[in-house]
Amino acid sequence: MEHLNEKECKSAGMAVRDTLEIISGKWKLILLLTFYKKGKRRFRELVKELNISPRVLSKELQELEMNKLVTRTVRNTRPMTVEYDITPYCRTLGSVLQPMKEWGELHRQEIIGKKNSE
Amino acid sequence: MEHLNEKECKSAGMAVRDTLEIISGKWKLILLLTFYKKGKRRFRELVKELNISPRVLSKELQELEMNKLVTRTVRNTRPMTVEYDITPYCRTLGSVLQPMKEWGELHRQEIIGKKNSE
DNA sequence: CGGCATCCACTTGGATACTG
DNA sequence: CAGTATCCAAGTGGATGCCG
Repeated sequence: MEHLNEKECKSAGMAVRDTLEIISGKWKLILLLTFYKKGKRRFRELVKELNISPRVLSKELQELEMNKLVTRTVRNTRPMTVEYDITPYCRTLGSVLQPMKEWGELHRQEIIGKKNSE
Repeated sequence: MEHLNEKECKSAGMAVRDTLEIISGKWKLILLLTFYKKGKRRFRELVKELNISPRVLSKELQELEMNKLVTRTVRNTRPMTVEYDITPYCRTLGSVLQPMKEWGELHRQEIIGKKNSE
């Protein structure tokens, strides 16, 4: 996780990397977007909807929960059910995701659009 | 690289992930920050300063170059030398890195600072 | 149903020798 | 010196069985 071998990590680098690692990985973004668009979801629903293995889903949700981006709520139903949802705090990630979305779109133009305009 | 199995990747997700993958990995950020703070660097300098293996450095620089974030300049010196540096375009990444830095710092407070304020 | 344990495949990054 | 090829270690994600 924190394998920085130079003093690059000092001020700016560390904070940027913290943010980076929180949303990195194959499923973090997909999960947050799913909650954002469809609301609360149960464990099994996520497994089926996203076609993610339970082992991985469990780990991803735990990490998101540790970072206070999602909540885990146990329902006292006949079989047991657990609901996951994003927190209000998770919305603050918008200040990061929005610029990333915009830059990504511009970059696609920069790379693909101007491919042969040397 | 692009293993999105749901329609989550549609609009927003794709662009965000594009940006994410460009700056992900162990060395991308360190390299860009090194150029930013110390200016142009030769291949061997980077290997020694960062303690990165040549194989990995070569791959990382190629990827950054493909995304037009760094330039590669061959010098016609006695032994051969190659200089790498960031492009002006790379500076536009600031609109992404700055919010990431700020959110990362706030998040550190949110997680560590308020650890026992439930 | 939630989710952990086990086993496995693929990817990422490192060490090092070697070539132009 | 720059960069590649080879080999290898560790991490990440997937499949599946099992248990409470």
